Amino acid sequence: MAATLTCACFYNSNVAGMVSRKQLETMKTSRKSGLVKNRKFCKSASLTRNRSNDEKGLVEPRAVSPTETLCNFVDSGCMGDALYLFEKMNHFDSYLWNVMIRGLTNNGFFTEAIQFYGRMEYEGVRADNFTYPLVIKACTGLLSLTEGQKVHGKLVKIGLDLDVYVCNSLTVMYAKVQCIEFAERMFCEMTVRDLVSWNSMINGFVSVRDGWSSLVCFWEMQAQGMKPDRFSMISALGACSLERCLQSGKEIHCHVLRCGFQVDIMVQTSLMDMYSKCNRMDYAERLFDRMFPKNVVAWNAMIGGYALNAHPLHSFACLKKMQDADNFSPDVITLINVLPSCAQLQALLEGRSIHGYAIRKGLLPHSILETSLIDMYGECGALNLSERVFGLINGKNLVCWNAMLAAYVQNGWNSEALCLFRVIWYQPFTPDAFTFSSILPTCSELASLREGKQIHSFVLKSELGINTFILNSIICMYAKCGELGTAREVFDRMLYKDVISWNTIIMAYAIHGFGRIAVQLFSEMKEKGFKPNESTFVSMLSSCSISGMVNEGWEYYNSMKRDYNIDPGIEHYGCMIDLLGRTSNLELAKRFIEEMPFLPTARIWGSLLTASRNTGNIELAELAAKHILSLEHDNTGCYVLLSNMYAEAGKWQDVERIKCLMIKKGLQRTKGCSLVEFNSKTCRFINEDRSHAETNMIYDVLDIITRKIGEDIYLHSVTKFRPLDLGKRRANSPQKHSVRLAISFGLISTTIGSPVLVRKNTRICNDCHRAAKKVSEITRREIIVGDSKVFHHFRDGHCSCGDYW
DNA sequence: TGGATTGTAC
Repeated sequence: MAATLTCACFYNSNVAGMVSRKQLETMKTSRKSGLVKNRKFCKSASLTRNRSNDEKGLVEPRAVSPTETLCNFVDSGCMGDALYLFEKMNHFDSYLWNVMIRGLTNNGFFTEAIQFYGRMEYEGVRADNFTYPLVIKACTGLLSLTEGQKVHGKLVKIGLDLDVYVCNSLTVMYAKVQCIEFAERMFCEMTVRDLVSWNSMINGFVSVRDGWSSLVCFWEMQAQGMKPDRFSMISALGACSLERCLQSGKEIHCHVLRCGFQVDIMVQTSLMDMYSKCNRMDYAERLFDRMFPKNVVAWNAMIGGYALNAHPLHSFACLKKMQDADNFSPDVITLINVLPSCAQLQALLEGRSIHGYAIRKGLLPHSILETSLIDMYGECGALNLSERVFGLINGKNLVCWNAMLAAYVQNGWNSEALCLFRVIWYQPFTPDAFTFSSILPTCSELASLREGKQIHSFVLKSELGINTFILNSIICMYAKCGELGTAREVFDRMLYKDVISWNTIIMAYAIHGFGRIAVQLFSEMKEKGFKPNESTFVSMLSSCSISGMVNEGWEYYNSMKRDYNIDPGIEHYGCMIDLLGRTSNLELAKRFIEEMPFLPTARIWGSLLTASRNTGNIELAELAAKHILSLEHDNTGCYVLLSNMYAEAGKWQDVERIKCLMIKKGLQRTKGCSLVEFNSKTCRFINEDRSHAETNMIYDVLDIITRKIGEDIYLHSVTKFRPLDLGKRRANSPQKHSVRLAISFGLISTTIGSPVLVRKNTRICNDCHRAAKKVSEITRREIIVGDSKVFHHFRDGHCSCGDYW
């Protein structure tokens, strides 16, 4: 038969638009290896079945027509056999061609289906109203707008573009290739709309992730007297899931019950999915428990739901139960759904086991699974594994690139992220909102305002120029790069602000120490009808803490529950401890920690440590440090801060002890560096740096500044420090700290009178903070230093942080 | 003669 098949195909290889021998072989191999989507199990065809009965002499052999046999082959997915038979038959009737195109399309051979249609036309068989919906379905499967439009053009020419089946197929095709405007036009211009037309449009909006339009369409359909069916319900529930709209979801659930669709397993799984996306796992569980029998989709929905709702252990338990109780093997979707749980638990071992399972079961390559693996490895800090998976992906799509980019950014691999972003830039697809939102924080981390501005200008020129999600990231980027004014400008010009926009701009003013403006913005936000959320109060409490507005801070803290029914979370407690630290009421701060309804985190103890340092309370600092190190044994910052406190108190033995501990644990102080932008380039300085081209001039300026302020530093320090000890013990002189070199360079490289902006990767030290205040006074220049925590605006000898940071 | 379009989990 193989020989005949080859001959048949070879014979046809001279015909334009036919299925070639090679393609046919691919079909057979694909079927074998399970590569083809929607593959049906290849049951024994009726020819064989009849022969067998005949041989046994049990049943009178029934004559089966070739047409019937062809249909049987197609229905069983045996496309090779179907094609062989087709070539043997007289195929002047469009019916047989339609059967073949249907078979090819339904078995995932979209290109071949379109080619078959081409051959049909070439051989002079007229494609009819049954052919076109199938051909359009093949174009949809290929996600090919070009092929789809070619067919559409032909339909207009032959006048079949009014057929309701054809129009429905075109609506679906346009929506699936993300051309929703074309889909809408198709739908609106239809003279007759049936239930499938409405369903296609409802689901079309879901395809482009526009849940609200889908729901509007769903209600409109009913207003026009069309009764929704299970397809309508499933799509509308998908829309609720997209918009996380529990209210509409519940309404549709009522509809489902009224219409008796609750027994439909697909409707049930759609309901479960909707409830889990709306964060109501309790409802999803109730439906799931009542479902019998359960299928893999239902199990997957639950596993994914638990992961989405941050219940990773439940997700694992559900996976185990699915295998034990129902004897289902995990499929690709199961793995995709459970991987975020591994990430949440930082369970690298489990993540790797899942990866191994996917390889063993032949589930890879699969672009979505590979993307999920990149995410998981990235969140577990195993970037080398993320890179390995990424490197092996064939035909990387934008989502894969975004996942790798996010993995770099999450792990602080900022330079790598920026390099990858530049590669994405030259790919044949356009970066999307996720790409920009991932890369923008990197610009602020690297103090690369130039890069950030370039991205901003690209966004403005593109259709993303009004995208709230990206503009929020841009506001944050400008604020963290020190350009608070530009951040405000972007905020003011935004067409669609959301609560995150307000939280971001309030936080921007907070980190720059402009608490009063943050308060004004908070009132404005409420006046404009935005409801403050948990994050708003993190911004407000941070703002009060940084700007030293203690009473206001208490007022906001108390109003959270009283006026907005928001329970303070651990973040809010952290801000309050910072605030209490300002009042030097350390006992109260300590009691606050003891009485809060959460287990204190290292961040909480860190706030107490900072407060202890500012009041010189070594005993309390030691207690806080002990707690921090029990939670994060490698917290370098904690060691450094404690060591500095010992040094300031002249406890040199303790300084040595901390130093030894750090060596023993293999920890190193973060190397401090300061950055200044000059001529769109970032100049980097380390302590005692002499690498800059203008180094002589920088040191000349530094000498003048040091002479002018030098005595003041030690006059101030004399009671606290012991200059003799300092001279002996401090290896690097604070006078040559990176931040001062950067300030000196900033002073000579910028226009007289303009502010000098310096970014620093670690907290500014007390000496440099005092020096910067003096420099701002004697040079009459504003000096802005953004350190790892806040922005210090030094003006006329004062700092915006009120000397507490 | 017959046949076609819409659907759950990523």
